[in-house]
Amino acid sequence: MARLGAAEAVFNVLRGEIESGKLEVGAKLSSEAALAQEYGVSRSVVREALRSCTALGLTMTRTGKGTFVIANRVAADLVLGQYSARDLTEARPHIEVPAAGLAAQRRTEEELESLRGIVDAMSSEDDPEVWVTLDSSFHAAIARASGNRVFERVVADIREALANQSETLNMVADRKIASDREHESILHAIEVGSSEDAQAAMEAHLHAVGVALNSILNK
Amino acid sequence: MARLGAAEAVFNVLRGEIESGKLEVGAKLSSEAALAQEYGVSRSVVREALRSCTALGLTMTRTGKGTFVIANRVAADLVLGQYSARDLTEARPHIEVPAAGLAAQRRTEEELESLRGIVDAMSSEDDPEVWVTLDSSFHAAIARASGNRVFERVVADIREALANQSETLNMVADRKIASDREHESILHAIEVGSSEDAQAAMEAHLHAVGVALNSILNK
DNA sequence: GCTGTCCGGCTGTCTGACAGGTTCACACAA
DNA sequence: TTGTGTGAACCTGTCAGACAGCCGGACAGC
Repeated sequence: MARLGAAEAVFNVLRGEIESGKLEVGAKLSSEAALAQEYGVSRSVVREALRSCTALGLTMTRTGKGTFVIANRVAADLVLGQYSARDLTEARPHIEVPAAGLAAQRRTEEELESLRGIVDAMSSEDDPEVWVTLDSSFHAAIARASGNRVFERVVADIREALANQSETLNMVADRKIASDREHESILHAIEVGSSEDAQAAMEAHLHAVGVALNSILNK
Repeated sequence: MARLGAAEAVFNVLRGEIESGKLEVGAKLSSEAALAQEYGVSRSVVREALRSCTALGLTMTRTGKGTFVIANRVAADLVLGQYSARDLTEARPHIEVPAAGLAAQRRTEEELESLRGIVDAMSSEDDPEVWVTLDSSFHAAIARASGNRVFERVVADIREALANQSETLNMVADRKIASDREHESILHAIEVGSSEDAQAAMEAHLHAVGVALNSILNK
């Protein structure tokens, strides 16, 4: 292991506090001068550490105001870049369908409760923006329940990229009723541990969503 | 667009030169003092810009020696982190099999030639290390030929993560003959445009590789 | 209540300095 | 001739201090 420079060390501490959630998204960090004093280093070192955090998309610095946490993990966009809606909708089923199948086999009771909570919250949610966030959480929770970290990560990245496309929001209002029902089927299959049903339900759901999205994109 | 600070501007220039290939991997950057003079800024600014590059995994700085380019794109590890061999081998088929199917439908003549070149080079290659690199290129080329950038990206990331696992190299010597034959089948299916055959051949190949890997891991 | 001004805090950048790592040439000894 | 070691030159890592410009709030005047 390379001997850590001071700047590297401060960066690691800050990154740890951000990724662990000790520093929440939106939180304002102490001023550079205060951090310098706190860690017993010069302001240059603190600035370089903050520059690293900013490069990773974890923080944002605004002149005269301070540095703020804007994400608690390294942004997928950094690596994934921009994908077309066509590529994303084409790829999604191949990841999320098997993930749903594995989730049906491997989900724990806690994960099941979490999924149930999300589905219930969605059905009684009217604000489209909140609903979209919950929808993201639902798919992410299934990927997590698959027990495969690759699926978990790729699903998160794909959904993040999709969320950045403005068309998504326009679609959800129309699809809400149907989606609620489809989510319920997926959850039920995972609950009873039927891998085949979970895959079929997820496939049907993604297919329906893909059709709806395409009809908007081709308009 | 936020007005660019000087450090941000220098960082953008450096990142551009690295990602465009103008600065090749392995190249040594000018010293901080030289860069400062070149861009008309202070050394602090240059150091912050370099710190950003380093945070993204593009460069590495060694005390007393200088700063070197170590990658021409943002490293996947940055986001993907560490995955277990089990997770990787479980996820691979779900990505690479459909990618092979799409490649059979969409590949261009150039992509086909490229694939043929890689397969030929592999069959007459004895050095395991070189062979592994070519193997990576083969799978990456198929993902590229799928015409779906999500598959292309995810395959690259998965293979990069796999390449970091030392077991991989131990396996290839034994699998070389069989793999050569399997690669040939995949290529043939893509050549004649049979999506089903390409998927089946890729599935058989990954299954065989997965079995071989597991037998090593469980030893 | 509204407005304009001022002040304190913060970031952005610059300068100059010194410690410590790295390399290489050159003089000196075996 | 060969080997050694020693110092100079160059590099990064860090520090302290300084100043300009941005920002938000306090405050006086209208």
